[in-house]
Amino acid sequence: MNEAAPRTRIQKRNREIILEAALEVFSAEGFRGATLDRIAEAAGLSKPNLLYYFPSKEAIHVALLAGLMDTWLAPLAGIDPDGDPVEEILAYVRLKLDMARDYPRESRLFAQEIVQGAPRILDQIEGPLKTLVDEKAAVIRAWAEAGRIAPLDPCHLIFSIWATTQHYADFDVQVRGILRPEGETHFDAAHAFLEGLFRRALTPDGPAGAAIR
Amino acid sequence: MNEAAPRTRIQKRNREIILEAALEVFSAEGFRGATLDRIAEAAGLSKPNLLYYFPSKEAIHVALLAGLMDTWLAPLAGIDPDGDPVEEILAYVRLKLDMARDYPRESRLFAQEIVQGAPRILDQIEGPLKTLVDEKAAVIRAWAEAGRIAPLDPCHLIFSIWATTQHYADFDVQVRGILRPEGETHFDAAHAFLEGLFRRALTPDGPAGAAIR
DNA sequence: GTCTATATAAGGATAGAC
DNA sequence: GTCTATCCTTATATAGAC
Repeated sequence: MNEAAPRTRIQKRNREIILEAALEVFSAEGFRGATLDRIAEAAGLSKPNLLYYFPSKEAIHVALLAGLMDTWLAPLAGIDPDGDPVEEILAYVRLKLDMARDYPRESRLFAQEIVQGAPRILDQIEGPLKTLVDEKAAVIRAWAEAGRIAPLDPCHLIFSIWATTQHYADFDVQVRGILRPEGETHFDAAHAFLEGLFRRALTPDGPAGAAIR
Repeated sequence: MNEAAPRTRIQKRNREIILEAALEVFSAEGFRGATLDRIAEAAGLSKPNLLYYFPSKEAIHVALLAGLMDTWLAPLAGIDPDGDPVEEILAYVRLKLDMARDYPRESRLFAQEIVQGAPRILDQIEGPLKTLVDEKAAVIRAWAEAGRIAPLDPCHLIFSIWATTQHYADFDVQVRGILRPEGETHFDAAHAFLEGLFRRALTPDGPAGAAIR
């Protein structure tokens, strides 16, 4: 059985079921905390059956991370060099916060992998991710040099967007614990806050350079 | 042996050695990924000797988190209601980023605990932490209502400060992977970037309310 | 393809000598 | 207080029937 190219329909389907279950368990418990028992239970399959589709627990984890990487980076890749600079970046912030709200498990999965030193995706970070960030950082830097946004370090801007948006997924319990008894509306407040934060940061100063302070 | 009140000097010392080793291992591997073997090795003690000082692996983890909590929250507690609003908050940002640089293991320890749902410190979050945040949020809200800082949601401001500063500790490998081949200087750049980001966010608009946009 | 049963190893915790 | 030896549970992975 070629792991990368499942042949039958049922193989494809079962691999997807397993990866969905694995996402649920790995994101909640971390790699070591997750057990094949719990993944099998979540998938509705037997443990040996899991290992019929994937050679090992680690292989499931790697397949999961690899399969999600492109989706996870799509919003950044979507920044359009020909768009309006401020609106492009603010749209990116919005999209990332939407992803934190709609796909918190994916966020936590990556977060735990990276906090632990990214043992299984370090090459992805230093390869494709770095390439993409370099590319978009160049776009943002050009915007800054043209005076179309405030002069900001592009990489640290990207980091700050990742940090502030993913925070709502990764530290969800803490956010809820502090905001309680607010309901689910805190994502609306977060949207408004981050829009204000980054719009102020990005908007170039007025002609006199005295607009702020 | 009362765990909370070690009697002899050697007990105190060994408990500290164990907690230091535990911080090293738990922060790198997470609670489940860490093993008593590795903690014992890092502490230079035998595994049963660890369990002479602490009743269980979990007890070590709990003692570690509890012992670090106050230190971890000290910078927020230090925000002075009588100080200059913008400078107080910027000083807090600076202090938090210094802590991310100087105490990354503590940051990663808390990060992993919270990402996994804070099973062992949920009461700390909903109790003392929430109380402290509520208190400081009230201070910040008063500043905003007095027009001494821009009108921002205090809780989301605090979240954004936590997120952006702790990011440099928690996602250190990713930051380094992307910034490579920059050396250790990226914390200076981060300081400058975050000072700019939050100063712009906090500074109240001019009299006409037209300073920005 | 899927299961039951099981091999094998790792890891938390204890017994008991010193 | 500290160690060696060991117990026992949990967990990954495999064997082999169906």
